[in-house]
Amino acid sequence: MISPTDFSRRLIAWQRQHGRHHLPWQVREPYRVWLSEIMLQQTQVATVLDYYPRFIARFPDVAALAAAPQDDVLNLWAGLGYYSRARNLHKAAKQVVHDFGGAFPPQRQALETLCGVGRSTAAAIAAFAFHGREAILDGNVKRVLCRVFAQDGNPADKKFEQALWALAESLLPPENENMPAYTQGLMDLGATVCKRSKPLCAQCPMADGCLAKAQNRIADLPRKKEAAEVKTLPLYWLLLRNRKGALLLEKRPQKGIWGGLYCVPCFESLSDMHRFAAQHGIASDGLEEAPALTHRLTHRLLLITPFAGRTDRPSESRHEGNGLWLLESEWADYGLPKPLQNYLRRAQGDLF
DNA sequence: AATTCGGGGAC
DNA sequence: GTCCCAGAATT
Repeated sequence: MISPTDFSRRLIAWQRQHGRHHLPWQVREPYRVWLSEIMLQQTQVATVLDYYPRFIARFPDVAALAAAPQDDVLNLWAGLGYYSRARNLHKAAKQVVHDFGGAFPPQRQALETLCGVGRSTAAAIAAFAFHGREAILDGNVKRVLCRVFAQDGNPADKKFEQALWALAESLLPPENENMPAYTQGLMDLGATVCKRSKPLCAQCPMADGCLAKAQNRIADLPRKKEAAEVKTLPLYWLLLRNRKGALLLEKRPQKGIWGGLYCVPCFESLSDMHRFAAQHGIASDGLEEAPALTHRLTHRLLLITPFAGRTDRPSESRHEGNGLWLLESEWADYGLPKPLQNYLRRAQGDLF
């Protein structure tokens, strides 16, 4: 059994020798730490590496982000998923400017008042940017703790979650200055050694005291979550072109799938779509059905049937109610859902 | 306690 | 195909 002191000492030494040291967000600046932590929620490092530099280039500091239109923020987030993160990020930037005078607070509790910042994210910011003695508990950490200390519980159980938090707290190193290396070490160990499948126990600094390894339960811990039921959701996309060749897009409601992004008019029933088309002077026989596509989310299987049509009505303005007529050259300026990006790219012209 | 949020990496 | 990823907010 590894003692708390032993655990933190081994982890810090291992991180300095074998951990990751060149990720672009490994800096002291709270803004960059915060941005990376939000982007990395439920998202792997390899994916974030594509988005983080563009975001920093466009919004170099929290004031620039707070002053930007939401559409610009969502445009840079498009494709990364979980768009409430981007909407909350924008809100939180305004909170930092207006509630904290433009500077991130160092206390975990104060950080947790920011939209989209929960306990673990707040702790990570406090540890990396301010050397605060706060414990994180993300997917990597849970896996490491469940194995090293043979924690066997239902991941959906509140009490078990609480026990893991208490364990994480008990393992913190005594010195504030070691908090970045310790916190990074937990993440690095989980991501590169104590992996979900085929962990590299031979390279693990905890191997000789790992209870799961001693009990031959590495493959069984942590316990798996029950897979959520995936419901199929039929959707109908209306790809409407005007005489100038512009495509009609709508900003989606803030709540729900792809909230705040721009999408072609999207309906859950065919009759709703035909009613909408009729308002644009298009009869049912004026629409051409395209082959359906599927798009899988964690808890939904979207079954999307696109319909294409043209309107001859003169649109005096680019704006039309909730809609926006955009030429192909302008699409890149708006955040579109990934499946729509893919569809428009593949369709290239032969659709119309 | 259960559900709602995306998209992709690794296998 | 499966499982899960530097989770948080809502119901």
